[in-house]
Amino acid sequence: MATPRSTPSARPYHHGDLRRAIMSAALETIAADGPAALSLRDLARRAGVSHAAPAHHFKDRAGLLTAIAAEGHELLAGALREAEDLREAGVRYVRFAREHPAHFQVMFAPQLLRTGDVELITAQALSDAALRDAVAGVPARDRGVESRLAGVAAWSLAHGFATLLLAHNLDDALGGGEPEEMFREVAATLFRPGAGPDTDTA
Amino acid sequence: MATPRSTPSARPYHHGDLRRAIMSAALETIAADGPAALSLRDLARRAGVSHAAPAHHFKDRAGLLTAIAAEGHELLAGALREAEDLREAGVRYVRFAREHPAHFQVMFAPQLLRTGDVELITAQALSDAALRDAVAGVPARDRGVESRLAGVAAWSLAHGFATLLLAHNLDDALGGGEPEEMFREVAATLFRPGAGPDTDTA
DNA sequence: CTCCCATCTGGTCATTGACAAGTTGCGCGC
DNA sequence: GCGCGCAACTTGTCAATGACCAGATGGGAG
Repeated sequence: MATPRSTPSARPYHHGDLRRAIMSAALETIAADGPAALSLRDLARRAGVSHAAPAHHFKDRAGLLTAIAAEGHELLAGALREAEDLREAGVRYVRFAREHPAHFQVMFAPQLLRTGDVELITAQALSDAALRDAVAGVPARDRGVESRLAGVAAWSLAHGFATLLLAHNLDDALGGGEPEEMFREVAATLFRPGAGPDTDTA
Repeated sequence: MATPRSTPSARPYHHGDLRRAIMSAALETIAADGPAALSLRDLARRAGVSHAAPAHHFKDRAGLLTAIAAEGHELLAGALREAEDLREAGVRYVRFAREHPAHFQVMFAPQLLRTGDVELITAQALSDAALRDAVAGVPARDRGVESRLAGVAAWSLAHGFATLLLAHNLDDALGGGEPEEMFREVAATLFRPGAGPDTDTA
């Protein structure tokens, strides 16, 4: 923010924080129109630098998206760490998807990323661990319920809800209500003993 | 070279079923490398036609993806209709995602589609109805459980599982087992009265 | 003060999506 | 059985883009 970007004429040779500027612009575009709408040259224009400048910070398109994904995993890990129980972790998962839709989309689009990137893998390990801890926080008196299954169940539910939410597939069901509140209700119907809708198939 | 390709007889001016050929090639590419890797010109080359031929059938890139999404909704609706109960519908949802990964990805990527397209909307209505019917099939003796919530819960769980599966986020948890079987177990732990892992928060 | 090198510039090339205008030949009406 | 309309396909073109390269710039370490 220390750069005189508000005065377009007096642009110094060195941007100051181009990496952050490019990332922020990218997040805006992705949140609005998806990763496919990203143009490195457009980001450069918006940051007021030459068309090749972004490459120095991110190498290429995949590099930029990988950096975003890594940042997303760190943010998600931080959010999950603050949750007190599994249900709250789920709520925070959904909230994360709402507040950081661009990060969220990119994090789970491995086709767009450099999956071997060290920073990405490190960050993924963070959010993975946070997820695992959240599941492990549930009293392990779940006789038949393997922790592995419980983890997949909880993750699937939160991830599916968040994904459908961002794709506007829950707009009807929401009817204007707060998504997090609805997720809380949904989780309550499933994760409460003796209250799940029975499939009747024994 | 006016090679007859491998298809029967020399390649006539009229391809015969170019629309289907383009779609099939597109599905291959998307399944392998995602929608972002799609190139209309490459599809044309693979089909042995000129670079502008696809436009006549699909107008543009969004048109092709919209056609794929519509077909996907029809296929999904068909698959769900054959399910006998909600859990089986979930299994079929997951299986659909596995057998038609390209369709699945595109169906839930509204940013790539012409969301106003009539064929798409019609097909969406089909799969929506199939989903609703599957949920409605559950004995409505779910006092506290609104049908709306139960629907969102079931859809979220299946969709999240399928999405994470395709993004290779469940590879570890699966350990080589069949995804559908694991989903069946996951659903069993949640959708069986008194067996869900308790969050302990009242 | 000087020089190193991260940062940024300008240029280039192949590829792509979209559009425009022309060509081919199937099949329908007569 | 025959011409002709129209859908299917063609070639040509243009602006935009990602990636790469050599060079200019200037902040800061020594």
